[in-house]
Amino acid sequence: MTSDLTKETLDEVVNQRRRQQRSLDTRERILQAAFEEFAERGFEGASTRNVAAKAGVQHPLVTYHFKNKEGLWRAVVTTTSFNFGQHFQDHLAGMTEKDEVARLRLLQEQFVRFAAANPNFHWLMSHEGKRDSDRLTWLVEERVRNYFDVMAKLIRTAQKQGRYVEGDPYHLQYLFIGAVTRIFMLSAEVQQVMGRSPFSKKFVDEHVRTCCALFFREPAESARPARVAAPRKSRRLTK
Amino acid sequence: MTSDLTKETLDEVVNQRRRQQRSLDTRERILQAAFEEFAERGFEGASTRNVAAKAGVQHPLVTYHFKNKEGLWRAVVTTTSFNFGQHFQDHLAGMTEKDEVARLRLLQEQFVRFAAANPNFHWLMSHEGKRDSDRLTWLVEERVRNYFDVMAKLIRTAQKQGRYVEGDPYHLQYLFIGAVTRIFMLSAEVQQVMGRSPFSKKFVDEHVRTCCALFFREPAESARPARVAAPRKSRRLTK
DNA sequence: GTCTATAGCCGGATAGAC
DNA sequence: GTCTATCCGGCTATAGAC
Repeated sequence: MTSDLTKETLDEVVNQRRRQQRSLDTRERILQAAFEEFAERGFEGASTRNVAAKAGVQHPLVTYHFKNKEGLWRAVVTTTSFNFGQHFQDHLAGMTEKDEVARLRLLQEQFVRFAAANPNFHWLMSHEGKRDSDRLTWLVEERVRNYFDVMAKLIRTAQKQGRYVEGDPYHLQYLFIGAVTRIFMLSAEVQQVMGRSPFSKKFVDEHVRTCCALFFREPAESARPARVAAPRKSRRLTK
Repeated sequence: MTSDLTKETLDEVVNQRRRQQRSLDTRERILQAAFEEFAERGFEGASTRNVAAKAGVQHPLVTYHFKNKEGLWRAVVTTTSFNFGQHFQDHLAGMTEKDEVARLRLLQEQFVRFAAANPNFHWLMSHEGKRDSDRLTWLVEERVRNYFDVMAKLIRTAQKQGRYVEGDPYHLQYLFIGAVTRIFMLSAEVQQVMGRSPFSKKFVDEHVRTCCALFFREPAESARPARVAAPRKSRRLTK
């Protein structure tokens, strides 16, 4: 009897863990599918039924795991924003000793590389920026403002050293983000117009160089003509 | 009898003209409302019933005038693209004599001013660029490719004179468009982050200067440090 | 946790009266 | 040219069986 009871209890525990594991898998699959759906169609255009279909689950499971469409959207923004931050953590681990202009340069380079790898992230964010909404206010206060403040501070420091273009740092960061991301966000159009994919390694490396060259200025130790293809300190450039 | 007949005929003509006029008005109102709707939500997200409501007409009138949703979309793209081209015609009428770099500069400046005045136009175009579709192919072949070819040719000429940043002209034009338009397309977010409207005259003039300064280079007649706020030839700058 | 069933609304498109 | 009425399908969300 006791052995039976024990066996049953063990089975229960195993089953529960299996169920918990499956629940987590389902949650993750819904989240991934929702990311694509929201990025593609925006909050209002997105369909939770499409999300469920893409994730391969029944559609009531979406509301079970995330309460409603807005809860799902917030969960997507939270996790993808976390990934955005994590990308910089991963690629700037050993950077604490370098000077601030070098930090800024690496941040901007990694921003380009993240944008190339995650065009959907920028679509997700852009859809909300067009008109005012509670979602936008939440997005700005929770995820956007801090990023701009950090970048603006670094830009101001670089400007004081004459190493970055002049202008309002927030304004300039919008220009940078626009210049960097549009070519990845409109990749299908770019493919038709330019006949090449913007996601190839060669193109992304070129894009990093071109975007940084637009905004960074070499230290003005000696007078020289304003050139773009100026010599730059050695960096990891695989091509 | 003949006078009655004549009177009736005249009434008919007058009524017909009135009807034709009303029909044209309705068409225009639908077109304007559809422009906003497609720009805001993209083709799939847009609702022809919303369009009709915004235009203040009954919804079957949309299909009466434009056959279906896609016909409406094409009509919107055609007319707004015409307005885009017209804007340059209007602002470059007396420009046939100037050198090509000056032409390019004015084209880019007017591109900025058009983007500031018509953020919806760029949303309309951007929605289609994300993924392949028949609409995208039509858009590129009918409206986009020619613009890029014209700009690329001017950019190449300017580059040969050392007056424009180095790089693939098509690539650079995507950077320029991205840098210029994003701040207007995300105006609600910009308002929250920067605490100012990107549509004010002061900001737009600043934006023109900053964007052009990023891409144009002064003639390298004398060696001088790479500065952004370089002196420029006098231009119509009202502020 | 998962699923079926369903309520209640909005979508595009069309038929047919006037 | 205009409008009413209607078809059919997709949408979010929920109730309730298992």
